[in-house]
Parts: sequence; C-alpha cells; structure tokens
Amino acid sequence: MQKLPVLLDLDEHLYSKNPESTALGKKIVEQSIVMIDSLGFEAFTFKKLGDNIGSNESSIYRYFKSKHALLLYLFNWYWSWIECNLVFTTNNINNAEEKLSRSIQLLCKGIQNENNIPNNNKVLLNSIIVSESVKVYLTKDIDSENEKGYFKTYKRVVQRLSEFLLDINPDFKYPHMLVSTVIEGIHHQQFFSEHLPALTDVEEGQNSILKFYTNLVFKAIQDED
Amino acid sequence: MQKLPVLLDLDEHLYSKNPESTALGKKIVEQSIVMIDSLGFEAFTFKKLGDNIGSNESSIYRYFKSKHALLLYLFNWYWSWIECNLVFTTNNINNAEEKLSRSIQLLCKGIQNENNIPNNNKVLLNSIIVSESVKVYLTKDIDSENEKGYFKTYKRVVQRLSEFLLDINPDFKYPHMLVSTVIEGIHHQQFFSEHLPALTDVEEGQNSILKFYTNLVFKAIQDED
DNA sequence: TTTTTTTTAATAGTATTACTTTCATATATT
DNA sequence: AATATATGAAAGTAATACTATTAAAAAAAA
Repeated sequence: MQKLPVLLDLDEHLYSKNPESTALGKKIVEQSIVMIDSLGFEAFTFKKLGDNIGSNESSIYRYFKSKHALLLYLFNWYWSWIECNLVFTTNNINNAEEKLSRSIQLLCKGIQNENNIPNNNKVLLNSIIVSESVKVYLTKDIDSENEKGYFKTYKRVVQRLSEFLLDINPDFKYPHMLVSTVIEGIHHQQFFSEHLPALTDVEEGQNSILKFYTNLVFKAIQDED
Repeated sequence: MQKLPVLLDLDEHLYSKNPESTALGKKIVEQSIVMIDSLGFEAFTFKKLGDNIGSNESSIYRYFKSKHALLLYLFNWYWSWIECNLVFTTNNINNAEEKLSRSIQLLCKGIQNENNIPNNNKVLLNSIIVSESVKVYLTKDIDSENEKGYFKTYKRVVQRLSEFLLDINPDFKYPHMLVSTVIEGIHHQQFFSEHLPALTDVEEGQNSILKFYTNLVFKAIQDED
C-alpha cells in the first residue's frame, strides 16, 4: 500500500496528535481511507479500523477525537494537495484564460494515479471526496468548526480561482458562487455518472464533465450586453 | 402547527405503513420535520421523536423502517411538491425561455410560506432539503435504492427541465448535467450563504442566487461559435 | 351491542456505536 | 538505569438502531 506523502503539514487543530509523527498515525490515516471508501462513512468505525490495522480503538482516539474529525483531516489533506497543485500548475502562466482552464482541468482530474501504483490510496481519497466530503460541512457543528478555521484551505482554493475569474472579467459579480458551484458540481456529477446517470450526460471517454464545466465557466463570465 | 396537505400520494414503497392514513402517521411526519430541522439529521432519533409526540418508538417503526427511510419519504414529498408546482407554473406558457425562467425561480423560491402561517413546517421542509437532502443519496445503498425507484420523482423533475432547455437549443449536449448542477447548486449556495459566506457572493435582498443561476443557464445553452 | 380486527403503548431485549477510563507494558530518550 | 512517552488490553457507559412480545385501547364489522 502507498503512503500519503509526508509533505503536507496540516493545521494542528485538525488532530489530537499528529498522525504524521508516528508509524501508527500514518497507518490510521492510510487504512481509514481504504475503509471509508469501501464501507462508506456511516458504516466506518474506529473499532473496525483498529481491528483492521491490528491496533486498539483507544489508540486511534488519541489521534482523532471522532470519525468526523478524521474525515475533516482527510478533507483538508485533499484541499491542501489541490492547492499545492493549483499553484504549481498555474505558476508562470500569464494568460488568465489558460490559468482558469488548467484549474478546471485539475479539479476534474483530482488526485490521479501518477505511477500506476495499484491501490494507491490517494486515488481512493479522491473517491471519498466525491461521495463523503459534503458530510464534513453539512452538519449542525458547521458554525463552530468554521470559526476554528477548519475550512480555510478550501476557502483559499475558491478565492484563488475567483481571482482568476476576475482577472478575465473584473466586472463579474459572482466569482465565488461560480467557483463553488463548479467544484461541488464536479464532485456531484462524478457521483451521478456512476449511480444516478439520469441526472447527467456523461459519456465514457468523452471527458464530458471537463467539457461541460469549462464551457459553463467561460460563458458565465462573459459580459452581459 | 400546520399539517402537510394530504394531496400528495407518494409511492407505497416509501413507507411501511402510509403515514397519511392515520393521525399518528401525520404527527410523525410533521414533527419529524421540525426535529430534523432543529437537531440535524444525525442527532435526530425515533426515540426523541416518540418522546416529543407522546408516542412510542416502536409505533414509529411501523411507519418507517429507519430514519433514513423517513428522510427519503420527505425528500420525495418535496420533489412531488416541486413537480406539481412546476407543472402548474409552466402550464399554458408557450415561450420556452419563459418556462425555463419560471422554473429556475421556483427552484430558488422552494416551498415558501404562502399565508404567513407561523412555524409552517413546509417551510422547514425546505430548509431540511437544503442541509440534508444529499445525505439521501450519498450512501452505499444508493444503487439498490435507485433500482427500487426511490429517486424517480427527482429524476422526472430534472427530465422536465432538461426538455425546456432542449426546446430552446436542441443541440445542447448537457441538459441533465446543467439542470442537476443548478438544482444542487441552489441548495448549496443557500447553505453557504448562511454558514460559509466566503464561498458565495450572496447579498441580502438582492436575489443573488436567482440572478446568478438564471444568467448561468441562459448563457450555458447558447450555441458555440 | 358485541365481536373482531386493527392500532398503539409499554416493556424488555440485542447488538452495535461512540466514546472514556484505567492500568500495564513496551519503546524511546536522557 | 531512570524517566517519559506511546500503545494495548480490558472494562465500562450511555446512547443508538433496531426487534419482539404482550396487553390495552380504539375503530370497524357483524
């Protein structure tokens, strides 16, 4: 099994004990991705995770105070990865349209298997984000968790993309709405294409999601006449 | 407290015993809306609901086999209501653009308080849909529940709106994607405007969501050049 | 009006969840 | 060798998500 690279240091409020700091911590994160993907977030428990990694439930609680906290950690890991790649992909490109276009591509691609490693759990993380990420914020704790800054990486990505939009059309009034609509939409359409195809028009091998949202964004920001 | 009107007969697979058929059943549905709205779906339980309506937990299980089944019922109630109103609102209108425009308005308005009735629980149902509806399908049971036809009302609404789009531009390749993006987006933006405003550009009293999505849709379906 | 059926309430029970606490042991650091 | 830290094992708690049984109450049918 592939390990998540240690390169991303996440906000220390996202865990009780830094899982990157120990072998057990890393195993918790790696295996939780595999298990949340296969069981779904609702059926996933720390008990099952403990059994699976040959460790005790109580040890896992030392790293994350709840399974929700763990999902929040994965959510932030994902958005940190996207932000990293966004900066890398758009750096040194002067053309604003090209920046935007590449950003949408990145969002559609998500985290992909770079070296054909089987069971790469970064790829599984991507599929968790598609099916589970909205559960991170669609809760009654949203306001207090937002105050603690748990969503700032996600917001920063939205902000960066909004700025690309405004570079193209400084008069566009709804940059954040457009970006968040596209981000959530990309995830939704991936889920729909697999489970509720009547809600999409995805055709295999056609990159339909990328084409649709690219077209959507570039048309939306055109000036009114 | 206002009762949901009895006018909507939902598919009988959506319940174990039709809640519209008895006083207790109606109370279950009405009060569940109030409680899911205030507690959130995760913290809502049949035990608490039973205590609240002075009835026993086991009686509630005779109507719905799980709280998920109950949410699915509410989800379908909502989409049946929308479908009804959609047909009514677009009936006898010849202009395809006008039909589409009114449809988007309906989706943004959702279920509103018609007669200024305080604590109208149809209005609460609307707010449940905003925060909880994706939890109906973002589960591991999606495929089997979809096979049972639990999502057909929602799909029918998407289909109707897609046809309006195609009336305007028969060459548009992604009608279902656009419609489902807009529907889910409208819900998301309502949630964001209240809890994660950095992800929107909603301004009070400006009808920003309506304006944004109306503009988005009409531009998206314009022909390429 | 009595009988029958249906509906509901009360109680108890099960397996699991989502934790917390305590304590012993293993491992790493000084 | 002493000390601190990390983990494991076990037990415990309160709640969840149900199921099953039985009896009483209400409604419908005869």
